[in-house]
This record gives sequence, C-alpha cells and structure tokens, in this order.
Amino acid sequence: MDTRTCVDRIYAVGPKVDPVPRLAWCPGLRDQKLRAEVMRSARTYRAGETITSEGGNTAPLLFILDGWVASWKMLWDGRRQIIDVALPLDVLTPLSACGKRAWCGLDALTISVVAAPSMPLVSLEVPAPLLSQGLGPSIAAARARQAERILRIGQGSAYERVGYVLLELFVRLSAIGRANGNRFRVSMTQQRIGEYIGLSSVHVCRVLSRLCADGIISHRDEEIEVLELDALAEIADVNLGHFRERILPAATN
Amino acid sequence: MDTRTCVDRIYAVGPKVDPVPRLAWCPGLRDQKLRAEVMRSARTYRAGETITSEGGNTAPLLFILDGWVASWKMLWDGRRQIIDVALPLDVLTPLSACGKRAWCGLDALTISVVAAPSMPLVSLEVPAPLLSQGLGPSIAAARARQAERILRIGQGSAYERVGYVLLELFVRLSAIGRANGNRFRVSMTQQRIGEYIGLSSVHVCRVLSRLCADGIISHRDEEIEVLELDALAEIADVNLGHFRERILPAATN
DNA sequence: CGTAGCTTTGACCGGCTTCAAGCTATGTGG
DNA sequence: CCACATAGCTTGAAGCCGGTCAAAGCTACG
Repeated sequence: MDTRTCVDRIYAVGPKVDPVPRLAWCPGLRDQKLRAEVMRSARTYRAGETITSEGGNTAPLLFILDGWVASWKMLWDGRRQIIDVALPLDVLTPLSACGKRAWCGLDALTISVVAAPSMPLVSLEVPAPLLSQGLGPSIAAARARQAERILRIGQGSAYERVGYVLLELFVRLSAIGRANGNRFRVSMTQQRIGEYIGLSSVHVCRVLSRLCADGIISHRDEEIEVLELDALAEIADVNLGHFRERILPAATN
Repeated sequence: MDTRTCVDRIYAVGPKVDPVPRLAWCPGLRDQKLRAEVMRSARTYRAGETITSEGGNTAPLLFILDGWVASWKMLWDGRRQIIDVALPLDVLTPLSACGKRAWCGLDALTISVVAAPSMPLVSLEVPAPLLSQGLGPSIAAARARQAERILRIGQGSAYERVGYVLLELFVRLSAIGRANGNRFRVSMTQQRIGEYIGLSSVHVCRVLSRLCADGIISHRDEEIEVLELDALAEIADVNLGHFRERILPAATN
C-alpha cells in the first residue's frame, strides 16, 4: 500500500495540517532531515487494525501523523480499558520499563498514519536536560490528560465523565485544526467511549441523550456540536484556560 | 529540624535500606558526588503535611528517600483522587508541561524524607538516549502502575480494586525490603485507600472485611498479612511474574 | 477522662449495569 | 432492486453494587 497516497487522501478530507513542520514540537526533532526520516517510516493502518498488542514488540517512539489511536489494557475476561487516545501529532512511548515489550495494546480507531522510526532515533542523543524540562511537551501533556481522566473516572458521575471526555477531545481537536468551530467528530463508537471512561455503552448513550436534552450539545452520529461551552466546562469541572495549558503540548498554545 | 536525625530515626524503625547506594537506580545519579548532593537537599515532612500544592512551585525532580507520598488532584467540591503513591526510592516529576507549576498536589502520608535538588540537576545533561530507554526505570514503572490502576478503576469491581491495590503495595514494599514476609503496613487510612481507587471509605471497610472473611488476608489496624497470595493475585487479575517486571523500577528485579 | 479521628456495622436508596428488544444505516449477494 | 446480515444506537425493565447517612465502638493522645 502506498503511504503517500493514503496520507494525501486523508489530508484531503479534513482541514489541512502539514505534519512535517509541526513535528518540530517533538523532542529531538528540530532537525529537518530527521523529520523527513520520520515521515519516511510512516505506515497506514485501517480502522480497527491492531498496531501493537500488549506485551508485543514495538518501536520506542511512535509518531501519530494522522488518525486516532487508542492505547488499552485488558482484564482476563475481556473487559477493556482505553488508557489514552492519541490524536494527530501526538507521540506515543509504548515501551515498558524492561525496554523490549509494549505495556499496552495499540489500535487504530480510524484510518491512521503512524511513523515508527527505529534506526535513526536510537542514535539520537537527547541533548536537552529532558527531565528538568518536564519530559518533552507531548509526553508531559499525555501525563496531564491521564491525571485529569483518573480524577473523573475515580470521582466523577457518569454525567461528569462524559462531559469531561467530550471537552477533552474538543479542546485537543481544536488545537490541531481538526474542529470546525463548535463542531467536531468523535471518531469512537459509544462502546469505545465507555471503555475510555469506565461506563457501559448503554449508559454512555443515555448520558449523551441527557446532554442533548439539557441543551449542552447536539449530535448526529459521531458529529458533535457544542452548544454551551461554559456549561460543558462546568459539568466537566474544568477551567478552560488552565486546562488548555496543561493537556496540550506546550508548543500548541 | 535536623534531617540526619529524622532519617536515622525512621530507619531505626523498619528494615534498613541505605538509600544512598540505591539512588544509583535513578537516571543520571550514578555519580556518587551527585548522590551525596541529593542527600544534602533532603527535608523531612510530618505525616499529613503538604509538600506541594496543585499549581504551586516545585522542583523538577523529587527523590523519596523515605516515607509514603501521595500525589493527588481535586474537584471543586472537594472530591479528591490520589493519582499515585510514591514509596521510598521512587522519583517524582511533578512539573507540568508549562515547566513552572506542579500538575498535582503532594502530601506526605507518613513522616517522609524528600530530596528536592534544584541547582545540581539543572546542570545535569542527561547523557543516555533517555527516550529509547523508556524514560528511566522509575518513571516508566510509575507509568505502568498508573495504567494498571486505571484498568482496575475503570473496569474492576470494588473487590477487585481493593485486591489490586493491596497487591500493588505488597509487591512494591517487598521489593524495597519494607515488607516482613507476608506482612506489611498500609500507611493509609481507609479513606485514603478509597481516594486511591475511587471508593468510599465505608465500602473499602466492607471489602476489607470480606477479604478477611474469605481468608485472603488478615489485618489489625494498618498491618496486613497476605494469607493466600495466589488467590489475591487472581482477584486482582495479576500475573505476579509479569506484574513485578512491569511496575518495579528495572534495577529492583 | 474526654475528645478527636478512624473503623465498623446497619439501613436505605439511587446510579449504573445487564438483559432484551426494536430501530437505523450500511453493505452483500441473489 | 430487494432480502438479508451486521454493527451500532436507542429505549425499557429489573436488579444490584456501592454511596450516603447515621450511630456506636475503638485508640491514641492531651
């Protein structure tokens, strides 16, 4: 499958963002030749396709050039929790402490383009004092999102959780030019949304209905329109200004 | 307050572990003089004392030399979620993406000794290709624990959650020589355990009773004895071998 | 000895899950 | 072009898990 045409096809659909210059966000990717090398290692995955299975082999760094990618873990009986959803221009570090295996499974939620450069990055000596800079903007943002989500899953009601996850996705998509004003596309089934925030798909459906009935949002299929952003932020218990600063890679602001 | 005497006093209580050589686990701390510098910046906190408040100033790296430290986030109405519990020899990176403020609050759950070296570590150029090594063993382990916990909080029953958290603490304490055979001390109130796994303190109490009634554990106050480790691992849905590899800093194994 | 904080136990109830059935949209093969 | 299958969404009914409220025991400590 020709990667170039796939990239082009995807980019023709949504608002255009050229990933190459924006990859400059990534730690150690200020060098343009390196960025080109990353692009060259890109591969396209179909929606639903497995990128890595838990405990399997993986590259240390994955760059999401386009699409939605879910990282998840599973209990023996099949109950599944989505740990995080990576959006275009996010960076994933699926390597576990032992250095060989992935600590999570990775699924493409939509058709996705993922770069997994192995050779060039191993030789990449991270020059900056990475730790004191907070682990690189993209990884720090992922951690902040994770903490916010743990807080809602652990303490929030279903209404608050769904409100939160919609707001999180809206803010992140807006930042990368993939929202259309107050509208955006949630490229997840209600089943998957439930796995993301610890609810059954049936209850996700009910809560979405209630959010519509309350005039906070409206939706047709996966297309969401935020009608009352402030009200949504209040439900999610989010201060929008601080929230953006924390869950977005710094360079996005 | 004289740090040395506090350290000594604590170390006189539990099984002894000299933190200085084991700090060699930490990324960039192989140099003995640096380690001594870290020790010199240590400060003692009383149980319940705030180390950092959410959004406050913080050092980029905190070394837990002794004690239990909870990192937490809160909703506006006071509901609190403990994001992670750091034990002796763990490393915390509370700095958020913006690089100035802490993304979480930090409380000492017990009397604790925490080193927060600011000067020497800023000048520390991380030499190894840190990313490809998985972010340093301690931080990678913290992330793995977090993923495991999200899975249980999102998908597990109360019984599974409590079983999991007891097992997690038991495994981690054993690794640093702070368990006594099958016995260990949970230095958290049931209220705090609940905040850690998203349950009310009342229900934590009930589940603990049930674990005792089922012969899995026994406990007096905060002193827990694991009677049936395999059964506990089954409840927690954990493969002990893999689990240890993943949630412990690599050098511990 | 009294107070404060934590644990334990009981009673009640409501939020969420589960099960089930019907609906819609999309795709497939005759 | 229609019959049929599949996947996801929606809605209802029933039941249980876990939260909340309340009161009583237990320890530690001043």
